[in-house]
Amino acid sequence: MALKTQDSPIIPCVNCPLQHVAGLRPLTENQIQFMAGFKQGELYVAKGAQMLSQGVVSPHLYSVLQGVLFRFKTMEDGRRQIVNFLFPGDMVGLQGAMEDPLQHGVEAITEARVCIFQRERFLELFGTHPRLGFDVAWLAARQETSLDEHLTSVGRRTARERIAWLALFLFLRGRATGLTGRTYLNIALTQAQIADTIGLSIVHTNKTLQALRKANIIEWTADRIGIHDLQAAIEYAKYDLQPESPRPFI
Amino acid sequence: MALKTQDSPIIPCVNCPLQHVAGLRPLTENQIQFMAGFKQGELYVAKGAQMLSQGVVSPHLYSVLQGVLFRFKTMEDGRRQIVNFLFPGDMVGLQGAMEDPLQHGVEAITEARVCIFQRERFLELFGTHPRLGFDVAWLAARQETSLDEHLTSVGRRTARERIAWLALFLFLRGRATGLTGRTYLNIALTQAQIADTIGLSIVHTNKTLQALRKANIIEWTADRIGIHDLQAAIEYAKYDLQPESPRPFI
DNA sequence: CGAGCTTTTGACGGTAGTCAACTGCGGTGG
DNA sequence: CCACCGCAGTTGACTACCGTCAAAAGCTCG
Repeated sequence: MALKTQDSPIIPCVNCPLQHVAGLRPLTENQIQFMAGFKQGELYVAKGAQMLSQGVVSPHLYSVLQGVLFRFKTMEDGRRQIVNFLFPGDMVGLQGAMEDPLQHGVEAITEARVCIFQRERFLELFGTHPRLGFDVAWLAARQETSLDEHLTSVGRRTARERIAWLALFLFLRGRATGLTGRTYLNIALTQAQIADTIGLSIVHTNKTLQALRKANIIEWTADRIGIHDLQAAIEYAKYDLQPESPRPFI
Repeated sequence: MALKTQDSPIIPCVNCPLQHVAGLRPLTENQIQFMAGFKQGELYVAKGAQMLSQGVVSPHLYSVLQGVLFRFKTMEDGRRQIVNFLFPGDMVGLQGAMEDPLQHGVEAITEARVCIFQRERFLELFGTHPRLGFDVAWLAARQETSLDEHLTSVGRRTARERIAWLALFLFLRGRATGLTGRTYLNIALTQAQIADTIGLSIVHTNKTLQALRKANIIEWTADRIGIHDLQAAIEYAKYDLQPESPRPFI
């Protein structure tokens, strides 16, 4: 896959690579035309860079064109919780887009590229392209079900289940957006990030990861997630696999 | 407040009581007219009754007219996680409304009353009333930030903080929808429900509740939540208080 | 080659889960 | 009318999972 680098030119919507991702529902000609006018620019985000900060009022709305990012909240005393991961096609800053300050930060796990849209023209989108508006609501609802699962994972799964669950979640989400290969998803999460996602301490995350490795359930190294027996992993994690209709994207 | 009972007639949208709730942004004449046609009926849900079950494909879309409900997920082995609470004006089944089977159940905490809308006419709403479509997206986004907070609570707060946090959350949410009085919110949560919300065992929930009672932080009895010193409780729970613009409702 | 980060390890303590039994309460039926 | 049942709440004992602390090892980068 030819990755765009920091210096590559802005991708016109007409050539949007997301149009050809198997897990995403392509836009119509008409919709692409509109999006081309709606799109204000593009933002390159370096791996590990923070794209948005908690508390700021963002004048923009974004969607992920390339790469993987995560949303996180930090408490005043420094405790951090990663709440969600953003894959290609996901919207960023919808919450903040409704005039209130952003209640979470956004950071890139991989090198990433996001489209920038104008917030003040957002209502217009609903007026002139109801289907796109519907899709926005659809995406928001989908994020919500994703959070539901994350929450039950943190609230009700054991440490091992949680880690296996997270590996599967990322793996499958990557597969739906064309990032996951046959058995591997190339993504570099630190153990601190894993810990902050599933609500464990770093030390215990480390020990649990080792146990999972020994048990041959998942192969999670510094730079990739490997799952050799998908079915076994799903059962181990008690992953709630669901038939997904292809996602829309903006 | 005059509560409607099971036998009271269906409330026409023109007289929608939510129009006068301080925390909600009233609909315009025009919007009410549309909603009146969009509304298909009303559903009375007895206290403790399950309104929707996990796994079903719901042909409808709902919004809460009166009462408080919660959404929950259950794992195959019975572990349960309450993911969200639904107060007047909240939408129910948005996730499921997008064609996929519902991934959570919905149960009423109090006697409740919900409006029933037709799912197949949902897209039409976006076409003819963009502002309402926008509001749907807004509500979904808001639910998401609510889940964000819930997730950081379960993932990163101590048991005491979690319970105090939940009390505050319900208390304030009730206040925004006119349910909370000066110092009390009349709502009957069992300790099992509290436990399933914050990811603790029942026993430990019980002991933590007692500790909080002794410490005089919150007064949480079988049928109501009392908070005497709001500021103190907020600090204790490390509650992330945010100025909220009035919610739209559908 | 050293600074700084991530990962790893071991020891220890505390928070939270499990088990089991008992209390209290409202509802039901004999 | 009251015994009995079932459910919610409570208690204590024991266990184990997980967090904290501290230190070392491995890596990457300047």
